[in-house]
Amino acid sequence: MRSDATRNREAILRATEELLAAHGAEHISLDRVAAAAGVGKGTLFRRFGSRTGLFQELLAERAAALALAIETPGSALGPGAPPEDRLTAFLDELCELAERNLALFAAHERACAEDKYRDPTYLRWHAHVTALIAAARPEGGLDAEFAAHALLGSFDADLARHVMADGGVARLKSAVRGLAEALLEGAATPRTRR
Amino acid sequence: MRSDATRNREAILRATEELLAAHGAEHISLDRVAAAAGVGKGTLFRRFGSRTGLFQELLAERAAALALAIETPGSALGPGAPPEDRLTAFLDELCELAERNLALFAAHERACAEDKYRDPTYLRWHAHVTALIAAARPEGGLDAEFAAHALLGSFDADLARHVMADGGVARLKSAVRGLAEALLEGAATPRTRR
DNA sequence: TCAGGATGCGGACTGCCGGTCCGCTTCGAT
DNA sequence: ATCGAAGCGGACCGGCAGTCCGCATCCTGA
Repeated sequence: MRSDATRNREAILRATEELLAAHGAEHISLDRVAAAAGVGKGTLFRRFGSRTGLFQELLAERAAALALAIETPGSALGPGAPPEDRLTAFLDELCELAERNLALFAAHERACAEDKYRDPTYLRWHAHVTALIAAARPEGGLDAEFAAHALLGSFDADLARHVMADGGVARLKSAVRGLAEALLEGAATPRTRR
Repeated sequence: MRSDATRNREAILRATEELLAAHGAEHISLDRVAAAAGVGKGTLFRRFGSRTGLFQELLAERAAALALAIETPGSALGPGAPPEDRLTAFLDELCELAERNLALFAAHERACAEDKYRDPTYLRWHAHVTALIAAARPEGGLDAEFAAHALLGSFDADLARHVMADGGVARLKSAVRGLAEALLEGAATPRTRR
C-alpha cells in the first residue's frame, strides 16, 4: 500500500470516530466522513468497499485488544482459567467496550443489518462464547450456539443504552452477569418436561 | 373514515404482504407498495405516516390473535394458567408467528431500527414476558425486564431464519424453550459469587 | 537523480428512496 | 342536488450509497 493510501485510511477512521463522538450514530453519511477526513469519496470506497466495511473495520480496531486478551493465557479471560470465569470476564469486558463505544455499536448494527452474522468481530465473539458455554455445561440441554447469540444480544446498542441510562455500566454488567449465571445454572439441571 | 380511505388502507396492507411474500424483506420501497396497491404515494403516507408505521400496523394485525389469546382465560396462554406454562405457550406461539411471518419480521426490524422499543406490539410482548418471568421466579436474582428483552431477542429475524434453516420451527421452539427453562431454573437458584 | 508505469485520488454523476405538497376528485350528510 | 370536508395522486425535493474515469502522486529501477 502506498504511503498516501495508508495516511488516508487512518484519516478516514479517525474522522469517523470524531463524527460518531460528535453526532452519535445518526446522520453519518459517507459524504460527511470523506469531507471530515479531507478526502474524496472515491478514496473512502476504495479503502473500505462500503459503509458496512468501514464500520466493521472500525469495530475490529476497537475490539483488537479484547481479541488478543482472550487468546493470551494468564488472566481470567485467557485460556487456562475455568470457563465460567472466562465467560464472566469476557462479558464484563464487552460491557466496558459497549459503554466506551455505544455510538459505534449502533452505527455498526445499522450498517451490518444485512448478514450481521457474517461480521468477523461478531463471529469471533460468538465462537468464543459458544465454546465457553459448551465447556462450562457440556451436559446441559442447552443449544450453546443459540444461547451465545441470545447472550450477545445483550449488547444490542439500543438495549445497552436503555439499561445503562438507568444505572450505568454497573447495571449492564450485573444484568448480563445475572443472565449468564442463570443460563449456566439452569442448563446444569434441566427442568423436566411435563 | 371515508369508505375509499378504508378500501385503500386495506389495499396497501394486502399489497405489502404480497410484495413481502414475493421478494422477501428486500427492495420493498414505498413507491413499489403504492404502485402494487394501485394507489398514490401520498395516500400511503396519509394512512401510515411513514415506512415504520406501515410495518408496525401490519405486524400488529398479524399479532392481534395472539394479543387476544394472552388475555383470554381458558388456555395455557391465558390468565389462570401457571406462569411457566404461560411463558412456554407464549414463546411457542411466537415461534409459529415468526415462521409464518419471517419476511415481515425482517422488514419490521429494519423499519423500526430506531426506537424498536417503542413499537406497540413489541412493548406488549415485553410487558407480558417480564410479568411472567417475575411471577414465575419472584425470588430470582434476575433482572426480569432485561431477561425479557434477551428472550425476545430470539425472534430477531436473522437469528430465527438461521436457526430454522437447519431444523425448522421445531428447532427454534426447542432452542427458545431451552433458553427459557434455563433462565427460570437458574434464576431460582442463583449461583454464589466467588 | 529522474523517468515512467503503477497505484491511488477526487468529486461529479447515477439511480433510488423516504417523505412532502397542493391542485383536483370523491364522498356523503343534509 | 348541493357543497364543504375528506381524501387522492404523482410530481417534486433533499439526501444518500456507490461508480467511474481523467488526473495527480508515489516510488522503483537504472
